[in-house]
Amino acid sequence: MARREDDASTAKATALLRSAGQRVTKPRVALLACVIAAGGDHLSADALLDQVAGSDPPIHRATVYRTLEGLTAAGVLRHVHLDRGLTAYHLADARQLANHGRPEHLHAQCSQCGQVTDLPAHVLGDTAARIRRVSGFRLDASHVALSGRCRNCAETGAL
Amino acid sequence: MARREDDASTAKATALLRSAGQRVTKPRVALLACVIAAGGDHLSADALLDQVAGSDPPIHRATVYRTLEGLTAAGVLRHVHLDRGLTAYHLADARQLANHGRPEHLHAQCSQCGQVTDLPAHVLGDTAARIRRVSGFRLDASHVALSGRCRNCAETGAL
DNA sequence: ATGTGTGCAAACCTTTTGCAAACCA
DNA sequence: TGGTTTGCAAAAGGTTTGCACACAT
Repeated sequence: MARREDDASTAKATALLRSAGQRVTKPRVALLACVIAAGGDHLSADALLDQVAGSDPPIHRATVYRTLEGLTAAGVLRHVHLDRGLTAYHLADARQLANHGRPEHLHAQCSQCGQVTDLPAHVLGDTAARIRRVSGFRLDASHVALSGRCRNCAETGAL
Repeated sequence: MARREDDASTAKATALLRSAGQRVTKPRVALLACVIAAGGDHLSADALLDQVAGSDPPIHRATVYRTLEGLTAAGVLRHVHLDRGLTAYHLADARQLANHGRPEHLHAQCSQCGQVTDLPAHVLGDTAARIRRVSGFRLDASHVALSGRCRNCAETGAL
């Protein structure tokens, strides 16, 4: 299942870079292809570093961070801040599709197992409006993952 | 306004440590006094490190971290995870009082200026229940600060 | 050709750890 | 006394930066 998917992801990555007016370089294509191949998963810089570890020529750590930052600034990627200061990246488009076209969706990370779950934005109800009314604070709920325990960890029962 | 308040905070800190069955040592008293003197503010380990920098004998970095962790485990302090992996501490009791007796309250951090605002738990409405119904995820909203822009930064307008 | 992207190495920042000495109960 | 705390130093983990070279356009 590897070769064909990788090729397809690579092609998509190249097209995406071009359509975003970004330069097409090996590191960028490789990284973006990984993100695309990951589907809806949230990849940390570290995870991406692992995934492109076999690339030839090798892709340096600094390049990974700079590329992710650049593609985020370009609107190609989005990022979420997770526990412990980690940052996870995903395709800006793909996420919107996965969320039925809504531009925003939330992330919930289990404080026990670290797994990240997507949530539809509507679970917040009128929260943003209430917060704004109470304090003037404009909530950006998708920027930082909500914390809690996933179903599995909660049911397994261990602290 | 320093001396008298410091003395009062030191006395409270000592009492608090005793009533929590914790050992009373200089570093612990000094740190706890800082947290008490801060009132409702959220202090990062780094900020506390600065505040006790003049102590004699000097309090080491590692001691600050271990003390904060220990007092949190003992229920004397609470902590919130902020942006960039920073952790902020506050008195467990004081926060509850500041929140009209509610055991939980939320934190909202401005992604621009970094300021942390407290929010009453009720702004979430039925969010926790909806999230649980949708995904089984048990929300712990007070453990990680919500992200957004504070009124001041939003009105000032700069990105 | 030109300016952007990359590799490398080193620094950064916050937090953690191992160990021996100091200290509170 | 005896077990908890502390200081010190060093490392860990994730991310950022300065600089010269390489590459895409």
